[in-house]
Amino acid sequence: MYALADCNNFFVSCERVFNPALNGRPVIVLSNNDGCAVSRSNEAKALGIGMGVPLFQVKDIVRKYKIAVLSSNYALYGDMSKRVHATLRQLAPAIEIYSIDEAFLDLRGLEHEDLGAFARRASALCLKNTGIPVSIGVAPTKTLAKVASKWCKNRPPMKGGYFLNSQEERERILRVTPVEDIWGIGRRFAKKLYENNVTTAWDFTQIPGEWVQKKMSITGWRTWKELQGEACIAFADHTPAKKQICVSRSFSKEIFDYEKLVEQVSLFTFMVCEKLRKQESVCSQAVVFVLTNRFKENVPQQVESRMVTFPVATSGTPEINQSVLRELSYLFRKGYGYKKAGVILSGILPRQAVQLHLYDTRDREKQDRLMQVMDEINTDMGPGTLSVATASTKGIRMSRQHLSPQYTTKWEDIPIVHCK
DNA sequence: TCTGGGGTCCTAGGACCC
DNA sequence: TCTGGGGTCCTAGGACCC
Repeated sequence: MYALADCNNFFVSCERVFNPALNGRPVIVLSNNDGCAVSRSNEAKALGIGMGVPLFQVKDIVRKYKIAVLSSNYALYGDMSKRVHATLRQLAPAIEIYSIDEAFLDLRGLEHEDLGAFARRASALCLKNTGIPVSIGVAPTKTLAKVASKWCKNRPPMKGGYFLNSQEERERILRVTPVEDIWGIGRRFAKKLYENNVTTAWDFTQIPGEWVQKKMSITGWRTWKELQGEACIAFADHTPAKKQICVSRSFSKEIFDYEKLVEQVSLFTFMVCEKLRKQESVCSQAVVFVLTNRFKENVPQQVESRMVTFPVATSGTPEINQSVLRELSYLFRKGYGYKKAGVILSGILPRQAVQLHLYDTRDREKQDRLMQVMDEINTDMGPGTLSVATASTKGIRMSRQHLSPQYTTKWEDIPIVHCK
């Protein structure tokens, strides 16, 4: 049996923990640059604020209903996420962190317990320990656990936990679950399924497996089998190393100036190399890409990337930075307004697996020592204390006009509580 | 005016090898 | 007219996730 724990309206819930005045009110949390609504309280959902809707398109509703609007505060959400995961970890033999607001639990060994009660107890404990409401579904497969978690999400009498235990329950719930709500079925396949008169999860389980395999590939077929109760998606006990690492951002305003663009892209490179070293890896390829503002018609558009390959896999910021900036110089065009840029590292290998190169002239040992010292200083004295000279020292050009304090991670932001 | 960021997996097709 | 067989690796594009 598997459990899926899913935090309700996670970003909004994090904000509410530290600002209880937000309870009972419609609240939304925005994406970077205060662009789109990416987390919504139930009240905001009820007012028709869709997932991912640009703020400017709903500003009338926001004003009319006095919706509380917040910029995203990832330092806060990341820290709260860790706390929820720490609570869950105590409850089961193994945990798989699936995303910032979701985790699977392997319930092996707990078969003889009342798993419905277990789920409700786990949910209550998360709420008590962290202040975050969590919906926990238990079922024989991951996909069904997802269904079960969604099932108890907006049904308060279920107390945040549900065990999808019998064939009858499975059929009853799948019959009222729209096919597009299934984990693994996105917009495209949902459309295709509707065209074939498949509208519910139950309908989907009733179509021939060969059809699914042919039209939706092996991944769709797994989902199909998982809904029948046959587990096909393995439990991932430990987080595997990333095969690709990316840092990219949209800018609050288009950048026309080459030097300004270099500062930003260089900062992205610095950040992405830090991530790479953190997972103790090296990379053999770097891609830099730039995008103009696709929403502005009548201005010249450019969506382009360039790749560089390293003969010896590396994680050295200066080395990667140098190559990335050289490629950027080939991409840059005067008169173009760049709205977004990013750096992707791929060809990722464990640090120990580096193949040396016969004609390598770089002192790799020295470079590694330098990076180690730089990382240590930045850990001790704060991010960005040491960087590369080409990188912006003023951070990323983003706007976050509704930012809440970093209640849990930044000393100056921790509110002072006056006791009577 | 304003439109997010970071990932994974699968498949088909091309380049190349002997 | 007829035009080998078997394989690997890489990439782009399409699908999905939160």
